[in-house]
Parts: sequence; structure tokens; C-alpha cells
Amino acid sequence: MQSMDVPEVVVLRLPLYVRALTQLQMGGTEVVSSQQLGVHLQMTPAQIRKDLSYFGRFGKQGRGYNIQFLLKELRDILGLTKEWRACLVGVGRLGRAIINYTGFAPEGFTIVAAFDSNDDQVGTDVGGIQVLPMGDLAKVIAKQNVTIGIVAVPAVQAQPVIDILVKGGVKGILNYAPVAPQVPLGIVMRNIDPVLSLQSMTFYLKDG
Amino acid sequence: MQSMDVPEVVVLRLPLYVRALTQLQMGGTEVVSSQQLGVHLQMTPAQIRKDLSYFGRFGKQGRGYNIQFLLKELRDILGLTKEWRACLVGVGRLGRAIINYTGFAPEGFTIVAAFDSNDDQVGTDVGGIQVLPMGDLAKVIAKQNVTIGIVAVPAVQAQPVIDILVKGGVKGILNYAPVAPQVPLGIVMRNIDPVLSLQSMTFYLKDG
DNA sequence: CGATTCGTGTTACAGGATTCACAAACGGGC
DNA sequence: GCCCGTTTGTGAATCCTGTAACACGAATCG
Repeated sequence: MQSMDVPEVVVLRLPLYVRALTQLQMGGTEVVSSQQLGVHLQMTPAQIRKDLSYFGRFGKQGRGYNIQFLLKELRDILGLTKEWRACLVGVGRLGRAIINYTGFAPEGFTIVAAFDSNDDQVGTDVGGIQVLPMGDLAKVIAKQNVTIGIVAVPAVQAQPVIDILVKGGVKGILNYAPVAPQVPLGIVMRNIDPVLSLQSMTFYLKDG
Repeated sequence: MQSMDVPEVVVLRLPLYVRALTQLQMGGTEVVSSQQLGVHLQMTPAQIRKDLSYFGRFGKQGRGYNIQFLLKELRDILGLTKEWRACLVGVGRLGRAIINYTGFAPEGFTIVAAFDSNDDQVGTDVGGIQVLPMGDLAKVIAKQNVTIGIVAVPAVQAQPVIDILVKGGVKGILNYAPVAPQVPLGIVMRNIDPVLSLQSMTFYLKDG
């Protein structure tokens, strides 16, 4: 709905606001100005105000933003009030680390199933989750209400796996494989790729 | 030097070109046009040509780009021709996964040392690397010629650890902790944060 | 050897995003 | 109740990025 006319860069920044505000809230602050938030996040106050203004008027002139209120609003906007159910494909070293990562659950992201194409893996238990064969994917996605697929397979398998996930019905893909797969319109994909990060970093390091 | 007037977005795309070209090279292709590359990467040919033109004239009219040559040039530009030595801080689950990740080495990134503040971890062997106490950090960075620090510690420890790394002399930080730490000017930082990726994804998923 | 085709590098343009600047609103003090 | 310092929300202006257009070089073909 409103997603249409909000620039994507703005959406990418919203989670940063959520995180910073949460931190401030932990610290006991109740009200914050765009100025102060800007210092925290290394951004200009103007940008913060403009970003927020895409979604409504959350602040009070002369005072700033009520943190609790703004947090609730932002969580709503981002869709973080409900639980998101994900499935993982690929339980190699990386996949295991992802399953055992404790950062997802507190934010409402739950991995409810794991798959692998390797028969040796199928049937084993990883971090309390039964590893299922790829054939069960579509069925589990439908039954378990899975909307996000997490891909942790080798590069060459990424595209086929993603095709299966999409056909199975997931709406979002979190891709850890070092490739830039194609997804149909309407599917949201995010890539996690430390090597790309390092390779762009070295550009600035090479003659420092 | 030239880093000054090249937009950062362009630098971020260069590794994508390197990867796509490498893939084409594996497939036996010798020459590629911006058109073809664009199909591969889902970009307009114009953008590719413009990006490359920041650094030189690599193509031949009527023919396209010689892949081997362009790859060499791009690797040079990005500083990928030498070996980059990194150290890891934090050998918890995430840190172990990073050490054991096989994607870094082929691209010239080597983890030469690991540190942890937990005395139980110090002295143990992780993926063939001795875990050292934090106190040794500065010494090792200098002796081992380490330029990149990889941070895989809990959120609250990230900032102090990064301060130590920077004081120790690293020039780049690859941060896996879910915070946005501050670094002094001249230090390059990249953040890897799957939760942020998911949280911006759900914005588009929430009423799909 | 001239004509034709192809694809580059570059310049000009359009669309976005960021920053600026200011009127309007709020709260506290008197 | 009124004034003053503060901070928002928002058009306007600036900056940046991506796209389209085009002139030219290189190769090919008859």
C-alpha cells in the first residue's frame, strides 16, 4: 500500500532507527530529538525527520519523539509485530551456524524447518530441528506457514534451491550463497555476502 | 588517489563485475559486451560502461571487453592481487563458522590469528588457529601484518573491541555484531547483519 | 577498399535522494 | 496568559545517480 512511494533506501534505514531507539529505551530515555538520534546513528537530523515523515507525524515540536510510541509505530510499519516463520536450506557449517544463531528469535524470526539435499544429513537433528529432504519443502512451507527461505547452500545450488523455495510459496529469500540469483517480481531477496564486503573494502585500503 | 572522485556505489558494484566475469571466464568466454554482462547482472549496459569508464578504457568498439584483461584490471583496481591478512575477534559459534568458512581463502583473504576475551577459549585450537588473549592483539597485528579485523563478539563488546583493533593498527573492520559502531576517519567498516536485512524485508512482505 | 555493423566512451538529461531553511507548534517559566 | 527557547514537518534547492543519446573506432564483408 504505502510501500509504493517510500524510497527503498528509507526502508533500509528504518531497522536502524528501531535498533537505536530500543537501545535508548533500555537506557531509560523516554524522549529523543532528531538531533540526538542523529548523533547516535551518525546521520543528519534532517534526514531522520524526512524519513519518518514518509509514514506520519510522530514527533512533537519543541520536544522530540516519544521513544515508546515511535518504536511501536516503526515496528508496525516494518511488520515486526508478528512472528515470521522461516525455513533453512543447507545444513553445512554455515547452515548450522545460522540455526544456532541466537539473534533471530528475539526479533521475531523463527526457523521452523531445515532441509538438505544430502541424504547423510537428512534425518539428523541440528540445533533441535529435524533435517528434512528437499522433497518435503513445498508441503512444509504450506503447512507450517513459512514465508521466508534462508539459503545456505554452495553457489551452484543456490539458483535451483531458490526456484524451489519460490515455487513452494515463500515470499522472501535471505541468501547467503555468493551469487546474485534471479527471483520473480514480488519476491524480496536480501544477500549476505562477506566476500563482496571485503572486496569493496580493499579498494580503499590498497594504498593507505 | 583516484578513490576520491569515484562514487562509493560504483566501488560497491565492482566486486559484482569481478564475480560475473570470473564466472564467464570459467565458462570459456573470452570477450563480453556490456549488453551481455548486463543480462547476467540485471543491470543496464549503460551503467556498466559508465562504471568502468571511471577507471579507464577497457573495451574495444565493435567487440566488447576482453574478459581476462578486464578481470586483471578490476582486480588491480580493487587491490585483490595481493593477500590480505585478517584477524578474528570472538571465537563463539559465529566466530568458529567464520574461521571455517572456505569462501575467504580463494579470494585472497586469510585469517592469520584469532582472539577471545574468555580465558576458557584462549589457548584452544579453532580450525587450525590458536586462540590468543586480547592482550596480544596489538603485537600480533604489527608482527603479522594484519590489516583487517573481523569482529564476531556480542553487541555490547563490539565497540570496545573495535577501538582496540583500530588502535592496534587495522585499517578495515568487518563487523558481524548487530550494532553500528563508530570508527575514526580513514578506517573502512562493513557490517554484516542478517537481522537488519530481514527487518527491511518484512516491510514488503507484511501485507503481501 | 568502401560500406556496414557493432559496441564503446562520453556528454546531456531526468529522476531521486539529501540537505537546507523556515513557519508552525509545543512546554516551561514568569 | 504570554514569551522564549526548542524542535518538528515540509517545500525548495542542491547534489548525486542512473538512463538515454550519440559520435567515433574497430572489425567484417562483399
